[in-house]
Amino acid sequence: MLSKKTKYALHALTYLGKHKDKGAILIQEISEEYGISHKFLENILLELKKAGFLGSKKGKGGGYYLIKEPTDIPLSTVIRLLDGPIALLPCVSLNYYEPCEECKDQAKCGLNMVMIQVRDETLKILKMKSLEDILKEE
Amino acid sequence: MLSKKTKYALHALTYLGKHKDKGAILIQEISEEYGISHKFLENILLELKKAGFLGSKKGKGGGYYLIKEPTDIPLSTVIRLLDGPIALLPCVSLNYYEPCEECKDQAKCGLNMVMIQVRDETLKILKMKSLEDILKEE
DNA sequence: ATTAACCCTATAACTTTTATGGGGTTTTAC
DNA sequence: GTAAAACCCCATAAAAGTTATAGGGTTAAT
Repeated sequence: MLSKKTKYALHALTYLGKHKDKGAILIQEISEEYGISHKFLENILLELKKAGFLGSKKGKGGGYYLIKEPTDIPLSTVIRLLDGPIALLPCVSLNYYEPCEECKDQAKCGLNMVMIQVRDETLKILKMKSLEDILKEE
Repeated sequence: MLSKKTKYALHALTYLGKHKDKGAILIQEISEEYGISHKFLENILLELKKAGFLGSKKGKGGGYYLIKEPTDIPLSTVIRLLDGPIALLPCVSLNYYEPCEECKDQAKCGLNMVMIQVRDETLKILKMKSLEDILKEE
């Protein structure tokens, strides 16, 4: 399951995508829409900004806005940013690799090999689906 | 990521699958092979037994053994048993459904709809891959 | 009868997730 | 220029979930 952080991030991106024409949007507006704590959401938006998805404007009339095209925001990137690895095991993670402690020889581990295949298939889906797909449905 | 519980379960199933001809196998043998605490593994094997994957024999010379064919043990079932939902959001889980608190109208939630598609694709993979696929690689 | 192993329940230790709080800095509007 | 509005940062507490431990009880084979 996705963490709430990731879920909220996707909600926020969706909201910003839906109101792209309105310019900068207040944290408060988004947090009220989804009932998310203002502060918690703020942290999430900051991460999304650092990652290059969002821009922000300070001062009165400021807020956040989307700076990437929804087609260029795949679910895989958002999930990795907020939740970490997509792979089901540390030993098959592309971005967060760690060997399994219990594994004597990863090269001979059948579980490892099957999970590589699962990872590749899962990634295919999550790279294909983007914010655009969410917006299309709303 | 899978919990260690699920990972250990898959290791144990693999081990039992590899040594099917040897009859009942001791918890201790498996726990030593993978460096898993005896008691922790015991709980996992009990769950696998309750779920109908394993049989057990008590007394001296007892232990656990596979009672289902490896082709009949899909990853999806093992993961669901030990880890719970495969879906990325509670609102799209088939077996552990819960509505999202922040969602005013699930029927109009684009995130929900996209995640249903992701779930279906993911399930397709995890149902297709079984213990047999792990054993084939070892 | 004794030993070896399964079975059950409770709970403690640890980790991660979720959330809160306060204070500071920047920018815009007036 | 100044006040108000909003972003930005850091630290920490509350809650939840995972991982592991402990002890005792039951069953079955030798």
